[in-house]
Amino acid sequence: MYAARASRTPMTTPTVRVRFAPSPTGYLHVGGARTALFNWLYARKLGGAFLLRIEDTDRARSSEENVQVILDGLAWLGLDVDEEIVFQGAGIARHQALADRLLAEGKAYEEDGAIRFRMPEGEIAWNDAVYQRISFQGGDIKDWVILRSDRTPTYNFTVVADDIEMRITHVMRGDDHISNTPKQIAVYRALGHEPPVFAHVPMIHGPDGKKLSKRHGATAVGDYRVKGILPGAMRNFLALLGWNPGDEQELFVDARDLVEAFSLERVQKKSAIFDLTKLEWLNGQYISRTPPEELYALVKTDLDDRGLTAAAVGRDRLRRAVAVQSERARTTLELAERVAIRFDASLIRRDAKADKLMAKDPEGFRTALRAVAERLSTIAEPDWTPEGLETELRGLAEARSLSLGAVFQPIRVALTGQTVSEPANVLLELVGKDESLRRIRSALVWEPDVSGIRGEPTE
RNA sequence: GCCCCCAUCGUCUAGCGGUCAGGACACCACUCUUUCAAGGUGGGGACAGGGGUUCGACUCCCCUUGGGGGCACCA
Repeated sequence: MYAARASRTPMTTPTVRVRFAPSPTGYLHVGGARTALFNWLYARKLGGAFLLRIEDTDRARSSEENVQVILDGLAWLGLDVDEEIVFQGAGIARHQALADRLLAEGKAYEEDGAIRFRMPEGEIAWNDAVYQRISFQGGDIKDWVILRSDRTPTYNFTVVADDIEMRITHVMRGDDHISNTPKQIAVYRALGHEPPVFAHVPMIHGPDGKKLSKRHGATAVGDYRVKGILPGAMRNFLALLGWNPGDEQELFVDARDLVEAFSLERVQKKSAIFDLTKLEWLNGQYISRTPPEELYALVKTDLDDRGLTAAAVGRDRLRRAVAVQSERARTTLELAERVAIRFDASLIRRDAKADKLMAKDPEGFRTALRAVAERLSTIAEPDWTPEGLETELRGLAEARSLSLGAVFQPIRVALTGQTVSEPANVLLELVGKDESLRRIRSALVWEPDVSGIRGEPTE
């Protein structure tokens, strides 16, 4: 199965060497990231090496910054690379020499100044680690250029040359490369090398079933980072796209558990559709499992940008606000927004559910808020605590024979513009007495916007 | 057009000849609760179609249909 190599001690299993080989296009596509993840998981599982090769033969697109984007993306996901990064462009002289050798051996021929590879007749098949046996007829594939007339090598040729050079044992890549594989196998043979194990992993598609691309919206790993997705959640989600552990475990907070569970045998053949909703659910799971201290660190920059520094708001208050949102936010961005609203009334935007609640009974809404304002204004600052507030508000509800919801829900809406929040008494305490009363009074004159909530549910 | 691959709830998937076709997300109820969220319980929801093989097919084979990918002096 494997090429025998002089440097290796006979009779031992060769060390697994895999690689991720992106071209530096300026962003790391989630499909690429998933391929990288599978390679990494496989290498870690087998104690092999995970290598990175930058396919930078397209000079125009290759810049230092573009390479950096890939490195940042991999690092963010926690995929550490084992050896020096290989730049494909550095091997051109070697690629040329190899092409010349095939030319001299009659395995390739010159045409219009380019060197064209002579495809052998007959079946070219391999045992794919994911798809099992795949077979092509060499005769169906036309001879193809390996060295252009300007003597630059082409993709299918350099891949083979470099994978040989890097002693890659397993080539794991998107299944869009399946039809390149017979060409590459033919080159391995022409060069006198045994092909590696191929493992083609299914692609990731957009909601319309087509290859995930920019018109689907966010396709770069960096986009999700900006959206407030945690790297662990992203890694977890990507792992589950086209692979499953065989049992019902879905949450792999510790990457080591993922490594442990991973196997090529359980990689799917069918392409998977990227489901943002599930990613966000997973992310919410990760957020609610993240200690408040870490969470605060994650949203600190965002809060600072809004002027909500520890100095301005109070370190303790800020942290409590973060902690209390952790189980209600699905992204760190959403979490930061929720926190910010509590300290900056100008950020309040009534959502559809809030309008719906108001529209259902506008008078009841106002009456409740008036009563709440009246009652709360009598509370002395020292009693403005979650416990004190709860007692007062329960008392109020009882005195007015209102349900607790009829009292607490309007408070949520008045203070945040939303129907979802921490317990209302905790919210009041966090926002503070003066500010809470101010927000309640301005909510008294709100007119519900019913334009969007006619008939069927909105959203 | 030619070549290759794929096909279970809306989505991610389990299933590897005999299952009430299981789980997760989403959705809907109910429950818990300060009519939030989270949690808990329950519900609706799938084997693309047709032929075979077999005592018996989601599972194996063939065809059809549908979907995807590839056919460059791009990568």
